[in-house]
Amino acid sequence: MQITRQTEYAIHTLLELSRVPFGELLQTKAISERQGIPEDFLKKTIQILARAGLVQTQRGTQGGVRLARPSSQITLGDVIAAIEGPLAINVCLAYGNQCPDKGTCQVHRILQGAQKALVDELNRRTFADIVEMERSAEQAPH
Amino acid sequence: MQITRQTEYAIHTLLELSRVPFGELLQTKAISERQGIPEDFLKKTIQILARAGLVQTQRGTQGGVRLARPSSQITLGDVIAAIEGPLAINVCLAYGNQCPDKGTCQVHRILQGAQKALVDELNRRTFADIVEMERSAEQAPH
DNA sequence: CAATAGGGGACTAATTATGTCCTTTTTATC
DNA sequence: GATAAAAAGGACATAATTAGTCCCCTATTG
Repeated sequence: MQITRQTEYAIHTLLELSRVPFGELLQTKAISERQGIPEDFLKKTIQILARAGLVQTQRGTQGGVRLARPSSQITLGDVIAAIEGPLAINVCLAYGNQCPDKGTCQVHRILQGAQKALVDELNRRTFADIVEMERSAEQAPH
Repeated sequence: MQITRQTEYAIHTLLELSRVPFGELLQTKAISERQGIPEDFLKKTIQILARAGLVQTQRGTQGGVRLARPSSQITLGDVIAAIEGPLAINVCLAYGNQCPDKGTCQVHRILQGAQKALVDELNRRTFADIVEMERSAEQAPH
């Protein structure tokens, strides 16, 4: 697993969508301008998010993108998994992989444990939490 | 951070070295044959491990590679860091990176927490532990 | 000094990541 | 219905990274 730039774009997009009232549409172009993301590239990224069921898109005039479910039900782990596929910190842990000594390989077990620790952390907080944390941080004295 | 094939090679190499008595030399060629690793590529990998201070090499006839310190003082995290540089699951957490809103970015904080969970797990067990676990697993009834 | 084993530079190939361009489809509105 | 807006999506292009290969150099031992 690695968090690529595309994943970062996706996270920023989800954050933008989480900041507006649930159900409200934002346009790809607006997001790309605000976040400094190449528009065409962002479009593809959003398509992936849509296929993964994280956002819904609407074509045509006044169209745009919105969250498919409340931000309180979307985590960083969801977004990363959507863009990069099931989390796997190395080949040996990738979904479907049949490592010959999978059963006995102790390295495999440790990597699996480490991966689980990572994924658990990534799934602990939702985007609603993040937006809430941002608000508290803003209001707090410097 | 991602665990590349080269890192896997490095882990297997450290494992081989951990299985022989401390101080004993193994030859790159022998390791490459046993593990099915291209020899020239393994040579480079071992050079990196040597520069990182994890192994010591000796040139010339009867030369080879050995651990620079006991396997009880080397962890998976050490090897991964040696090959891939300081662990950073994304650009924003990379060493030296100056993300503009590093201080306030909540995503940054969550990723940092997740990364710490991962690194902690990777550093929890040493290669001596792994070899020990392998031995118990072998002896255990099937 | 000959054979052995690691050191290391240069290069190639394959894969992945990041973008760009252009055309099509859907939809609201005039 | 025509028009314009906005997402869908295919085809490319470019760059970076990863993996691997080749060839010669240097150190060590006997």
